Amino acid sequence: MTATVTVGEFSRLTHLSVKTLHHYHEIGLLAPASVDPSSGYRRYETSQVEVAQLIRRLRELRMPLPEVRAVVDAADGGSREETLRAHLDRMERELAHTRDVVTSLREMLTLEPAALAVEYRFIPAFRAYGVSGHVEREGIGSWCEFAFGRLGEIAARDGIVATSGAAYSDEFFTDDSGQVVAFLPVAPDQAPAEGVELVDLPGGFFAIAVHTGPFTDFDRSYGALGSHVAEYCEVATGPIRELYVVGPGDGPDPASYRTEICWPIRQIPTSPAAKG
Amino acid sequence: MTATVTVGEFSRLTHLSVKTLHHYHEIGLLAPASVDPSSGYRRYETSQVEVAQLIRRLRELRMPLPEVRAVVDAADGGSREETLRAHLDRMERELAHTRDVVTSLREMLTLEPAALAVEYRFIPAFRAYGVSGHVEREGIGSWCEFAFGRLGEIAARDGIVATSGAAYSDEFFTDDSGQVVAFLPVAPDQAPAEGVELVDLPGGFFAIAVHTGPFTDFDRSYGALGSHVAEYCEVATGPIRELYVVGPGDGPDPASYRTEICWPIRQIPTSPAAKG
DNA sequence: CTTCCACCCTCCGGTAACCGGAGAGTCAAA
DNA sequence: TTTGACTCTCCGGTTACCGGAGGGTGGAAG
Repeated sequence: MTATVTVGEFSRLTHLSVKTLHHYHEIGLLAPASVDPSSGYRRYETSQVEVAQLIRRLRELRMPLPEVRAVVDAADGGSREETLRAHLDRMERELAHTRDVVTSLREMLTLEPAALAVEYRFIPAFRAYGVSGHVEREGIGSWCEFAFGRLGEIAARDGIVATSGAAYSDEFFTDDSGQVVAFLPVAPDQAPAEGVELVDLPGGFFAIAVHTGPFTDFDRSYGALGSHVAEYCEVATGPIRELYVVGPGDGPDPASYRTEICWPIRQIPTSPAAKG
Repeated sequence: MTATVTVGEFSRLTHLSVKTLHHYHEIGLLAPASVDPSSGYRRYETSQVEVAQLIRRLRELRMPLPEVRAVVDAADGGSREETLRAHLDRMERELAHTRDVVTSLREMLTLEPAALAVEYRFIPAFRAYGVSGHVEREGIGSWCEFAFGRLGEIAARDGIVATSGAAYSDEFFTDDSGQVVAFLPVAPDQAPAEGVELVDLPGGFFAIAVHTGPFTDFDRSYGALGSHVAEYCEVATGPIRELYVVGPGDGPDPASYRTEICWPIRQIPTSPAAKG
């Protein structure tokens, strides 16, 4: 029969703190083999050391406990691998993102603020094929691939040539998830098509900034446009639109991308300095 | 004079949620330009959009608020750059670590558990030059560089040739920070030296595992040794020792490193299966 | 056989950076 | 004046634990 040890010993064996072991017991992730009914003392079996080690190592990876549980409970090696790989992917995406933002931040702090050209435009209402959904900000990349993939198919089939775009609700930005509509303009009498919606985009005034280059430093243009709008315009409510003038569909080089960021405003200011 | 806006508008302008703006007000990171004394309504100036944007972008980098505050309050660009760079470094270290552990985890899950050879040994008490300190687990790498750098100097000066090592208190592992002593064995009558202590390491029985290769998958050997000790030995209290048989000082190739991990036990088990 | 001390227990509160909701007050248009 | 959108404060919850208070246990020493 296997030997049993107290929390303290188990802690030394596994390098998990006693508090942590209490916690894992409480949430049912790693329960001691037995608990003395009168004293409440926990007793762990030496065979549990291995599981505890696994948990500790996963936690060192900053893997959330629910996922740790999934790995620990996983019956087959396949689903373990899967959870693990998903976590690794997430971490790597995070690092890539971090690197991008740091780079653009460094520029922002050291360089003079790039003179961002802002123009004002009235965009009339128009009809479009649309793919809409409630999207997490983190997953916007893959969602766009999906949405524009579908729109691209329809466009190719119907021979539509137009600049596609997307409308992002405020919540998408402020709450990190919200309604997004990817759209492809069509004629006002366009017939519905399988697999996409037919949406009507309302007209209105917009302050528009052109972002050149990859999507990684979008934030900078957004920030600058936000500042500009705050300073010179009366803001309107409603989703912000992006128009993908030159995008992934038009060539492989992200440096050549051109995106128009359209911020809804109430009217066109009489002069750029009118409110400054 | 600059225009002022409500929280809601400011939220739309900056893509920070109202809740977040409340929070930043409360902690004094970004206070509104004015607060209506009767209604409590916050009013932000459009010129504050820029700071808010900066904060948002730093937060997107997962930079802790105290550091954000440091960047925002920084008078000169130099100290901004510094904080930024420190953060970037930390993130990259984290990723590298993540990658390492994932790799070794993948092995652990897919491969058969490597047959870890464990031997038992009585190590008599000995005297050593020591560098000790309370060390954070995160900073163990640079601390070791410092400690063994100093020990190396002394060794070179005195012509001492011995396998150096380090003793890690339990708290170092369980609490992520604790006492660590780097040591270099010397003769029992060794005279004290400037810049290092003279320490006496107690003798005792140890279960010893030899870890071959770089330090990145130390965890695996530790886990295996922990499991082994739990299964077959009576554990003793006291710090775990590492002996750097072949280490960074002996050659540039991490793959050739050899480290003995010494786990204190009460006595040598009569047979490996004695307790199994 | 007691006494000691290290160990163990549970419960409560706190951490970071907010989110969600309740309940109530405010503002501007209709 | 009424509606409805907006705002306020306060309270509790989130994750994965840590720290401490107050009090019970267990094995060894005296």
